[in-house]
Amino acid sequence: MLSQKAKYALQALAHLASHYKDDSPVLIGTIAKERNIPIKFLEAILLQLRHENILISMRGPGGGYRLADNPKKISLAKVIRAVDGPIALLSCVSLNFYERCDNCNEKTCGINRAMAEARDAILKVLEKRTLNDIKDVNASFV
Amino acid sequence: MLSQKAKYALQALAHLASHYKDDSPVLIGTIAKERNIPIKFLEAILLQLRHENILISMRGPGGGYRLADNPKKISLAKVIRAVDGPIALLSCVSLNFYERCDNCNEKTCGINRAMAEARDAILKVLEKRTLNDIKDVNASFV
DNA sequence: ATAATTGTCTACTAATTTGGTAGGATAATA
DNA sequence: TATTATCCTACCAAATTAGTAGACAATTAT
Repeated sequence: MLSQKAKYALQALAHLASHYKDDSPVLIGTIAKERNIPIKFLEAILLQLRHENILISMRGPGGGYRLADNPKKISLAKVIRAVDGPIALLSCVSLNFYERCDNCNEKTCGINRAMAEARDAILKVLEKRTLNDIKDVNASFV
Repeated sequence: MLSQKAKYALQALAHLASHYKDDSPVLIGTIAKERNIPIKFLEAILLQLRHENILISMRGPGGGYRLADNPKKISLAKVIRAVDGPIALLSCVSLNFYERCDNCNEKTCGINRAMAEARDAILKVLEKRTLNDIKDVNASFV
């Protein structure tokens, strides 16, 4: 399941995606207010998204956040990874957070095969779906 | 990611699946020793799997645990659900642990659609793959 | 009967993660 | 230089996860 943090991140990004055409950045406070997200928590989340190059920030008066790219180019997989980490069910099949098992021949391991297949299946969806697909979402999903 | 508990559960079940033909049940202690799982923790896990009708137990001398069904009939999805709960990324698309969002029209919600698609994709794999596919696994995967 | 064996169950505890807060530092603008 | 914002470090509380302890109940063998 997605963490609360990931849900907030997706909501904030949905908001920014729906304002992508506007030329002025959006304040943390504005997003927090409109989406009912604790402001200091959102602050930390947006900062993290900036470090992952999903967002661009500007400080001082007239500052705020904007998407680093076209909403159509930012996949849900990228967002989820940036906030929650691995999408795979086991580290030994994770593309971005790989860890090797002890005493395991991955070529012949049945768990490895099944979980790699599961990872491919879910990634095929989450890499195709982008912020553009969720930009009209208003609900605070569970 | 799967919890440690789910990994232990899969290891224990892999062990039982590989001994499915034997007519005598397997002791908790035997599984714990062979798979290097803390015995009291494994005890709780196997009990949970019994409550979910994945295992059958017998007490007293000569007792132990055995699979409730043919390994080919027990899907990884069933095991993971029994131990870790929902497989879906959001409650609002969970088949077995569904929860409705406030102020959301699921028919038109972009997040709902994307996450339902992701759930279908991963379930297609995890419901097809069974204990029979992992019965030869020995490694303590990560 | 009763002793030995083996799972059942309740109740803890420790460690980690999650969700969230406080407040000053730093940068940009006016 | 005052104001507006994000940046960053350091916390804190609650929940979850991982694991332990020990009495209890059922079954079998003697």
